[in-house]
Amino acid sequence: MGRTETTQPAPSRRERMRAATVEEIKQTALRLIHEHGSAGLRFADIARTMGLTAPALYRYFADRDELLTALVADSFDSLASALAATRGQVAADDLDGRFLATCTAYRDWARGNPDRFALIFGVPVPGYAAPPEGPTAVAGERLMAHLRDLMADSARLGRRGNPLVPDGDEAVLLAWASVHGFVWLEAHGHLGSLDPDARDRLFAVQTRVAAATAGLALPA
Amino acid sequence: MGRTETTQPAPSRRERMRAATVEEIKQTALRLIHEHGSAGLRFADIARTMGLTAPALYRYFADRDELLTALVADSFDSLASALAATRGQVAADDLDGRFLATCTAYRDWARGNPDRFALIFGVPVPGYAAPPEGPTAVAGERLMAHLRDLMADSARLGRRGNPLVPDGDEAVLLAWASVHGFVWLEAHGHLGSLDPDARDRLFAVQTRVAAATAGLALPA
DNA sequence: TGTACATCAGTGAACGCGCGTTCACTGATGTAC
DNA sequence: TGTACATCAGTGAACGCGCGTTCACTGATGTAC
Repeated sequence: MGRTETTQPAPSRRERMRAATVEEIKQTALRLIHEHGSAGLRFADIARTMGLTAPALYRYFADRDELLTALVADSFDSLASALAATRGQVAADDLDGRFLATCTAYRDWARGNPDRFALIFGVPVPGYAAPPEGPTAVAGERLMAHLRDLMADSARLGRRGNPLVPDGDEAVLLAWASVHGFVWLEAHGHLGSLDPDARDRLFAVQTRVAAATAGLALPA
Repeated sequence: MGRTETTQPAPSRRERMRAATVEEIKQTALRLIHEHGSAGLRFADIARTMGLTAPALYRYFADRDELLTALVADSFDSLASALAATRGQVAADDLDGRFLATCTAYRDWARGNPDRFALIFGVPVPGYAAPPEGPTAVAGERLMAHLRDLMADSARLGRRGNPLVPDGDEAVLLAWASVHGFVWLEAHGHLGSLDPDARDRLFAVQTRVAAATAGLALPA
């Protein structure tokens, strides 16, 4: 087995071209969402931007909803991957360090992908209902699983919990809400009055307090 | 001075009718925003819902942007009023109590007005730039002033600050971000897995921790 | 109190525009033999 | 290696539709004398 010999055969040239076009459509859609908002996403705009005619897109996505579903699912995956990538960077038993690394990855991803961040956590695009058991739900579950893992590790290592919150899952939820609140406000310009240094410093404080909320450490 | 004898004379019947229509337009717009999102707000929809023809609306708002600006400014005012209303309900020197009351009012307002909440703190509607020194900016400043007041009172009463955050304004910002994060996630259905009782309990914990972040108290 | 005039809310017809979507088609790429 | 056929990406014309916006107008309400 010199090459990767999985069940499906190697993708043909046509399949690769098609995948590349799908990717370009998604990227273009994200750019247009950045400019006009997710509710203002138009098939005709995407085609025009790509130098195609509008009917060509129907070969790739049945309609706008199918494209949006793919974008949301991708965003979940991307965020989950960014968080997972921090796993190996800190010693497994350094829970505080892993929590901090996760929070930082969360923040960095949100700042680097504000539109996808909004796609995940913003107001749902009206008129678009995510399929209940579709890729979006599955990808969302993956993200939550990462956070749960962190708490499971915490319990396994015999760390104390937050006495105010008997349930570990709930404690990490609060910590997540704190960090998320900061990150959301920052990513969408609501902390504009602070200079970057101050934001970094405050984010560090916020994560330390959040860790304390989850029972990982006590504030200094 | 038996009646309110201000500079402007009592509003005429016509002026009152006009004000009522303006109000109905705003309410209708909010309902439609709830259904179709802020980016999907259409003048024609509003008119149709109100039983008017579209051109009639041009007597009240020059265009969609002017209406949106009014809605955002109103939302800021409404939230600021809801917070201000808590001022008299708790003893002035009970800072912890006032902070808690403020947080609760914040949460209640957001749950009661999720669309206006999104209008204020969500992703800005693209293609719509708020006038830099317009009513929106002024109303936003009013909200921030309320939070600053709370901190100023804290300093005046000689309460200790959070040693990790030398600046009181910044400390209250972190507390706000924590509470805001929770409230946002809850208002937009991202805490759907929790039953109402659990959400209430967790919100109480979140506010206590947030108060501690601002240096108002230490977590138990 | 009545009359003549001014103001203003709202109508309905009309316009140009861009959207989503369908359809029959062309031409290039891949496959079977 | 060549040929005949199948697959598929993309085109361009066409359609119906609803939008924003303008315009001249009607009729009701308010004001001056």
